[in-house]
Amino acid sequence: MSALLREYHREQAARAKQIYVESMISAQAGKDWRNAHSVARRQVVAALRATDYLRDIPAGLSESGLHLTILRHLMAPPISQDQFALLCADYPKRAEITGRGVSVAAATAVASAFLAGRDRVLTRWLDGNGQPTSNQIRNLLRGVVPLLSVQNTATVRRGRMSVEQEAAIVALLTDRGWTRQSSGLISSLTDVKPQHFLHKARFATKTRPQEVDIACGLPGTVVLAMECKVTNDETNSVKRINDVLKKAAAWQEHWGSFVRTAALLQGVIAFKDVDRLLEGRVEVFWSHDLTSFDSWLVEQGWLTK
DNA sequence: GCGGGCACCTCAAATCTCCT
DNA sequence: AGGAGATTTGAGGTGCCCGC
Repeated sequence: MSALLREYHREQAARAKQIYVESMISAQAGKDWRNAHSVARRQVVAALRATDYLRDIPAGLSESGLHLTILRHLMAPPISQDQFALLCADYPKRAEITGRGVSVAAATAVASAFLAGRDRVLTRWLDGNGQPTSNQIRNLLRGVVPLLSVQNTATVRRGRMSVEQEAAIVALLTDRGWTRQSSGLISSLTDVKPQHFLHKARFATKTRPQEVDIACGLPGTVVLAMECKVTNDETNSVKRINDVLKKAAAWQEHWGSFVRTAALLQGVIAFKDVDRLLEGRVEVFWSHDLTSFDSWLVEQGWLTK
């Protein structure tokens, strides 16, 4: 491993971190957070309306499974989908995801689990038979809206970052005249045609196939297996890099030198982890400098012949 | 005794599989 | 065919163990 290359990647790791840090306080970040609040607020209001202020939960749930999210966050303490399933065996997780209406039986089961574990301060009016006061509604909104917002912004951000990272690579390859193949199982290297690529395919190893983010057909039936990784703190970059090294080893063992492995990195990554990739003979590229990936492809013999 | 590295935990979404 | 549950994947969070 050349010292020069190491230093190049040390600089790129610093640059990637700088880009992330700047994004943390961007106008977009602030807007996402505010937007999450107004979405969450509407969601809570809709759930209160549909359930007659939680006094007829089955009625609300039969209308839409989306209200389940609000019920979970009104537990004391709030709990995840999988945790709620422990309390209520009939909890219809799928209905919460899709928004479909819930069957009467499931809705009744959810209602009794909710009533047993609800936050008694935020839902005090349920102790009697009346409707909530406007103060009680305001308190409930103040308590529960931020919880939903935190959860939602984190989820949206995770998904968005990895989707954008992979989309950028797909766009670059397409621009350069590569053809996208339909994704499935790669059980032979000839499955990946020269100057073709697959997005999210399963790639065989000696044991069970491992998912590869991008597989590119290089000259000489060589396949480039690229993993796309976003990580935003140094603690976890350890794990993401371990994931890559594990797959790289599995493919290496099965295909030998006919598989080259690469990692496309973005965000906050400890340099020591980048170094481990280099030591493991994994090609390292950066989302903020895709031109170096472009040049690398040319070096491998494309576009020149 | 303490700090970095790592194993293990949690969440949510996507995909797979099996059943009706 | 389509739906429900199971499994896989990818991300962040936490705590503790071992070496210095």
